[in-house]
Amino acid sequence: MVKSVPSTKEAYELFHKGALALQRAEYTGMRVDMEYCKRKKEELTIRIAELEQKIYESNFGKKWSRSIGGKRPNLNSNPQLSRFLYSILKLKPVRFTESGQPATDEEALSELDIPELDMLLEMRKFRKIRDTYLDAFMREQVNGYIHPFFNLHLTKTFRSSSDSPNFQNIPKRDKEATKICREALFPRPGHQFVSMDYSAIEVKMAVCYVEDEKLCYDVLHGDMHKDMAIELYMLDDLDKRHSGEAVLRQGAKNGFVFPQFYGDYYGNCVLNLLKWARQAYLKDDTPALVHLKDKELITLDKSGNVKKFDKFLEHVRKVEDQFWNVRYKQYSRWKDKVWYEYQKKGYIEMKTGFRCYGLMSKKDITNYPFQGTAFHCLLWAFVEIDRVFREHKMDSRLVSQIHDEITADILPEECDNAIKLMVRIATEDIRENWKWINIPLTVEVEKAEVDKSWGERKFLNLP
DNA sequence: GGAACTCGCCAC
DNA sequence: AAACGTGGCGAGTTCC
Repeated sequence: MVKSVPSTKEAYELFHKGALALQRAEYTGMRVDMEYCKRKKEELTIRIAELEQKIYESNFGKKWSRSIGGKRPNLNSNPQLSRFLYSILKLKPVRFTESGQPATDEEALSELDIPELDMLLEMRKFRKIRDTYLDAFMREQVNGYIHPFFNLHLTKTFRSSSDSPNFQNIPKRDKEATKICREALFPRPGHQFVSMDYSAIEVKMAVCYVEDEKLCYDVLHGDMHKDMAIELYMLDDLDKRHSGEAVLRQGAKNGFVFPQFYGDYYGNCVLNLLKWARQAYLKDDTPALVHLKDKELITLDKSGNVKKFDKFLEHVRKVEDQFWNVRYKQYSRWKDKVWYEYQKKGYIEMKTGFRCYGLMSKKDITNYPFQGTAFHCLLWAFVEIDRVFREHKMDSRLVSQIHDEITADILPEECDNAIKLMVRIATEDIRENWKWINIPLTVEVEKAEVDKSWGERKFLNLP
């Protein structure tokens, strides 16, 4: 049990003021288009039923039914699905869950290459949208507005959480899910949404703690994801404007750099890297997997699938070693230092004055400070923006916060001024308040048109 | 009939 | 030797 407390007056005050500012955002809330939700739910229900029907009528569905004594299979029951796939059909599970059961998640099912399972996955997606998001909006709305809670007392890291409904996990990556969910939410009539998010704030916090020259340089001037893609995939160079090579950079970023910073190891990373490589190709149209074969890192079978990758595994191990012991060696020393100090004192302390006590792993110790402190920057800006909006008697309001992002419901006449204030507070004023921020903070701003939903924000180029 | 659990999946 | 940080929540299942 990790027990955490604000240990300084300043830390206490941040959360005290933060709770009040967040409460005002909760009070304002977001408008829900109830008719839209109803309509979308009906559409989804039909699409789910169609998919269900197709699966029931297929040979796959009939076999499944026979295996449970002729009953209708429950397509939402993973234990039932698992018994059918892995005990009856004797398929080989690609992965096991934490508790040792064969996995039935998206990755495992799509690997089996059965059309009915792809339908089942699509059903799952539609159900998720309908039952987790649209239902929650309709259930939680009061007079047409949802008022999500933003909690400051629940996380180990001094981040926030949200519930009723959780406003911090609304789809943003899957295009269809994003559109359906976010187009249900609107600002107050005659207003427009503006949102502002910090760029790479967690790694910038790492720079503030660690004082690693190479990391600082990379964050400000370099491109570590490109560098790592070149090393990991053994490229001569990488052009991130080229769509095929951009995928390799993404692969290095999401398959190696981020997991490494969270504490993952090369054995998992190598699998991530291969997954990304499957859909990537080089400028001369060589598929990335063929390129890796040419470099003698992997071997391929006749259909072009990866057969052996032990050389690649060894290569990624070396890159990992280089990454921590050469490239970011000061970062590694910092980790050792805080680990030692935690063992001596029994707690860790953040720059913002919050302390985490209790049993923690080395990975925890070296992640919590960045995660917590990054959020504290956001919360400080949130408090200030809220204060200034009220001080200027503006009609604009803050309405939500997602760890490194703030969303505001803005009166159009106030829009330009509001954006100026928000950006200034988040990037300049904050550095006056916290002198230990030794690296420039930058934000990206998005703005929707008046009366447009949360799904229709457009990127705004700052002057 | 509800509590506690697992699994899967959404966000940062 | 093992190996990914922080949350919330819905559905199904099991246990009491």
